Amino acid sequence: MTLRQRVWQRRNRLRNRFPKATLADVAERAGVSTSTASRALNGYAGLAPATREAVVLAAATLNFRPSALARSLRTRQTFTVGFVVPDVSSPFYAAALRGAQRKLEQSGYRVMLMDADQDVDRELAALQTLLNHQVDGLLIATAGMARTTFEDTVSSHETPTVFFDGVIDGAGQGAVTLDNDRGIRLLVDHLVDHGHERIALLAGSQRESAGVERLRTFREAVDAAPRYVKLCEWSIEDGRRAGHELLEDSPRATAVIASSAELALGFMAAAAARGVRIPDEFALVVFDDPYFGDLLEPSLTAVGYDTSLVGEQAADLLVNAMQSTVERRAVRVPVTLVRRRSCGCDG
Amino acid sequence: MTLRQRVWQRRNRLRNRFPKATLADVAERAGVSTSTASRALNGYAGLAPATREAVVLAAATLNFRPSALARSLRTRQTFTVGFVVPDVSSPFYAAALRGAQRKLEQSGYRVMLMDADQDVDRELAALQTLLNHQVDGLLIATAGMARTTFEDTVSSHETPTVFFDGVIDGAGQGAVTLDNDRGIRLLVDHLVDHGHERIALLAGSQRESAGVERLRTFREAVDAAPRYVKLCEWSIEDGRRAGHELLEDSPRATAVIASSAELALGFMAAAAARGVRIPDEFALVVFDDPYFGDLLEPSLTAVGYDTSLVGEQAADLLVNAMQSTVERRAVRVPVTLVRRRSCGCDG
DNA sequence: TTGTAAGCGTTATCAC
DNA sequence: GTGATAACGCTTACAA
Repeated sequence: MTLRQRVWQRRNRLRNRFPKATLADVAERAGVSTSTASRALNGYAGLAPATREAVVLAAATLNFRPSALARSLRTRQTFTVGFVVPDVSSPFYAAALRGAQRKLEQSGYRVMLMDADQDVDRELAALQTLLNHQVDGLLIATAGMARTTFEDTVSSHETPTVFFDGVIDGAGQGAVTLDNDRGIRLLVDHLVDHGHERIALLAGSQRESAGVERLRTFREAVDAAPRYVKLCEWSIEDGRRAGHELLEDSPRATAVIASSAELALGFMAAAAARGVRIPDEFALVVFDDPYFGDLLEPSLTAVGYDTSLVGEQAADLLVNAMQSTVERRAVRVPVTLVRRRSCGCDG
Repeated sequence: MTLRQRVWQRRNRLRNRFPKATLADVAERAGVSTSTASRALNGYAGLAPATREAVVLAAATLNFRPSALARSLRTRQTFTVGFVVPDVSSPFYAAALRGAQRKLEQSGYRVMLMDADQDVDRELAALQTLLNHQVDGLLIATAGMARTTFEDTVSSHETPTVFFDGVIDGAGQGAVTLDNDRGIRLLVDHLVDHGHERIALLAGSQRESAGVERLRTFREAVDAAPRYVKLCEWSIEDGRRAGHELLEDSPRATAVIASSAELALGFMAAAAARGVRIPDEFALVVFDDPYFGDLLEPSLTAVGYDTSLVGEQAADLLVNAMQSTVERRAVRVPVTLVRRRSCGCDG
């Protein structure tokens, strides 16, 4: 006997023991038709008050729970939104998820979560699954999907989509990103104010739009030697490796901008291993202010922002897009500089 | 015109422009009945190879995507699991979610996520929603739901449920928790080895089983003055507040166990504000080893564990419970002591 | 090996 | 105001 059959049998056994009330049961008990029962429960206007009460009462006594499945099949609306990220366990995406979930819940939507594990193929598979589930909308932080891939998969379904953090230029009904340009400029300017001339960058993944934008702005703002720009992914380990390279260099840079908190942590580990003191011998600033940023030694000078706001804004755009046809909109979440000690400030 | 009607109209417009292939379309194109088409696509055995090929081909050319909704309605299986936590953005739950998601995906299940925001009422609402969606199973970390509440809501549905971290004694088909008892004993013993006699505890929420267990074991292992035991929630702010109280006390304790990383961070902030040096003037150890634990000043002596393992194990138990009737099982995830400097070790 | 037909639990349409 | 009835898109007895 196959798994499916086993499960099926089990369901039926349970069903017999705990019969679940259906709309028909409610209608029967209230002495009306299922259509009337449906209308009563959905707050339809033109209905005799007495009828409505009878139905509501029947529903309550039978502990009636409408089947979201059946309703969705009929109405073509699932009130479910697909959420796709490269890694839910990363603080950034976790916070964005939280923000989005809260907003969506307020508008009556549920979240179906897919973790793509930094893999574009799995991202694609995730989208397929979500579309098969007829989600009403999509919230995506892509790890680098090609525009054509996205359009072939999703656009033909015309499922409203909003990107955040990892975006595809011009795709979808909206995009929410951090103000990467301003953030990098704040950091560069601050280091320059401290008198630094040889500034390096731990750039972060160049397959993600956030990494690309930060690098681009850095190049615009700083005339750095190519070897001061370290292309890498986002992990602590990447930061450590790049940090060692940077610290071995000669003439070496005097300051570095880390494109993420993890990269900064890795850099700090490398510096500690080599006995290089921060900020005395080497200054460090970060794009991203982790919540323990002022408890590190030294405390981190960083560009901070409201992470859950990213999710909230994305959710807002999506809700609009799902409820009516709207113009594509791009939103930037503001960032601010938080001065602490790793840059050389007194703290 | 109501929102629902607007959405409905929009759907219909889209539907006309981008007709989606249904099983009937596939069947027609392949020149067979829908039943045969269904069987072909589901890998049913007794079928002429030629027929199968024709159907598969038709499905491919029409870019057929089966409707998960319709299938679920018919089979009473959604292959969806509900995941309920007090706060997804917390590193612990985010990691657990990641682990669970990965395992569930391997078994073909999707995750529907609900964040209860530390609120038992919202937890309950979340469960209702998930049950309305006919989820096949439930993974819950409760912030303190009463057993009767849970049973009234879920048990009658007989939806397999596995608890993790925040559990309800004896409820559900399984429970996965950290080895809180062993963790606290490791920390206590280590402090005692350092010669401490007045040991305090930042206990964590007593509405969650993790907090309760840690406090209970602490009481068994340490004969502490009542004022050395600080009942609080889990936030950094709680840790700071309790930290100040502890440091004002006289005679004051010489060491403290923080029940979570956040509480430890709060304590460190309080100590820093008062100029109390750790570990020289006051030792600190933590239940929970944050990933930046060795980059703090001082680095944290902590009880560590594999967080995503919690989610994975819970998912494993749940998958078993969904596929056959099984005994209730309780699993403990092992913990280990990580010696660093906040306790007074040399590091 | 394949087709017919019933039905999963709702809601939209069209009568009355 | 309310009720019949036909979908929504699929799976599965049962029949052929």
